[in-house]
Order: sequence, then structure tokens, then C-alpha cells
Amino acid sequence: MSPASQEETNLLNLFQRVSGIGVVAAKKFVDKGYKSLEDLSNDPNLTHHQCVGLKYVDEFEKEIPRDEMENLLAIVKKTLNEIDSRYNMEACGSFRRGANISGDLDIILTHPDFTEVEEKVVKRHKATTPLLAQAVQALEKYGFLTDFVSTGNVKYMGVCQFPGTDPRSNQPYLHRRIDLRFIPHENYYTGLLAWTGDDELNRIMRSRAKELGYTLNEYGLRRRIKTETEETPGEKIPINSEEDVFKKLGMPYMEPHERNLRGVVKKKYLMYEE
DNA sequence: GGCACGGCCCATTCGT
DNA sequence: ACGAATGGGC
DNA sequence: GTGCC
Repeated sequence: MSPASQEETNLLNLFQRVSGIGVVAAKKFVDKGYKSLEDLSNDPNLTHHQCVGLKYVDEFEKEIPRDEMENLLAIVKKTLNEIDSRYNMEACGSFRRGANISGDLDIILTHPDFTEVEEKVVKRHKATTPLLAQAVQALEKYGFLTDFVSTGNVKYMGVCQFPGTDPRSNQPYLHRRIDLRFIPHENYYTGLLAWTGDDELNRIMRSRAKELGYTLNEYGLRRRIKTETEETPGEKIPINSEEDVFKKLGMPYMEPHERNLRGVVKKKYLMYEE
């Protein structure tokens, strides 16, 4: 590779370390002649997301030990249940599968008042569901949330920090990426299953569902109605636990820590999740 | 051989 | 002003 | 690039 294009590749990779900068934005900044993250920081047109990404570019690359994940989650649970005991929350992703380290904290939230109907209402009004707004407000007041990346109808993305000094480093705890995702309570178990993964298990369960004439996704398990010409999702199958889903698919239940299939079943496409 | 490779949420920009 | 398209994240 | 149709 020529020196010039090697330098360009290096810069593209550097800029893409910043959350909020992907391939397209990185190219744009290279074209502008930027050579460093400092050049980037002087750009007056960074999006808010990119500003936050740049501010914490080093911290976001550091792994989160499991005990810190547990402590962060405990704060969220305690804070939200103090304002409303009917909040239900669970951390998903590799953490729920028992990983010793994680990249960020991804929490799904439910509340008996947040139904599929309520979700439709909220989206039509383009308003953040009050249950999410209230949760974020409580966590901000506490000082736990330090920055936001985005706040929508049903999903908050931001930055949190455990209070006090980390005994491992004798420094303040690092800033960590946190997502709060509200899902209608009817979809809790299929949502939990999907966001816990891993992606390989999701594939297996979805294709098994298909074989049996269902469709499975984070919104539920449905029968597929087949007519001559078209195929439409049918009635929703009632699901009251993760076990229910495995049962309907004729699969033995797998505990979350048994769901690390990636690499066991060999696959080239390591795309989504976490 | 041709085709798909997840699908949706949020922020921002573009086009009318 | 508003909806569509794009970029990004997961 | 690979697996599926």
C-alpha cells in the first residue's frame, strides 16, 4: 500500500474510534484534511453524539469488569424502584450470559402501564414516554447519568459513572456507555431473549420457529398464516417466560450462561448484538 | 449463477 | 413545515 | 466471501 493511502487508512480507523463517527463521517473528516483527534475537536460542526464520543474516546474503549456492571445495575434498579416499584429492569447482552467483562450496559425496562397500545400512542405523538423521561430524570438527579447521546420515544442512550473512587485504580470510576430501552410489557420475555442473545442462538431459534410455521423476533412469537399467494404474521402466542419460547420451539431450556454459542457453531458473520 | 447478508431506533440533513 | 433519506449504533 | 435458492 502506498504511504499516502496507508496514512489515510490509519486516519479513517482513528476517527472511527469515536462513537458517532462511521465510515462516511470519517471519510469526510479525512477529506477536510484533519490529521488528529485534536483537529476533530476543533470542528464546530460535530454532532452532539460525536462530541460525547470524542470526550470519552479512551474511556469507552475500556472493558467493564463484571462487579462494576453489577454495581451500576444495582444503582439503576434501586433508583427507579424508589420512584415506582412497578419498574422492571434487566441488563442483557453478554453480561446476562455471565461474561466477566462487558463493553457497555444495556438495560431493558418494562412497566405494566407501558403496553403495545401505549407505545403506539407515544410514537404517534412523538413524545418520550413519561415512564422513560421520569426514569432518566431520576438518574440524572442522582448524578449517575453524566451525558446523553440520544433520547427518543422509547430509547435513551447516554453515559453513566459509578460514584466515588475505583479501588482498582485509585481514580474516579470511568464513564460508561448505558442504554435504557423501554419495551411493551407484553413483549418482555421475547425482548429479553432477543437482547440477551447471543446472535447465534437468535438465528437458531428464529430459523427453528420458521420451520415450525412461526415467526420469532423481539416483539413476540407468532403463527404464520399461509395462503396461496402471501404469508402474513398471525395471532400472537402467549408467552409468560423465556422457558415458554423454548418449549414452543421444542427445545430444551438454556440458562443465560449456556447461550454463548458464538464460535461453537462456526460462523463468519459476526454482525449484531451488544 | 444470482442473491442476501437484521431490523429498528434516533439525530441530522436533504428535498419539496 | 414536513416527510424521506442517510448515517450511526446495537 | 459464503451459504442458500
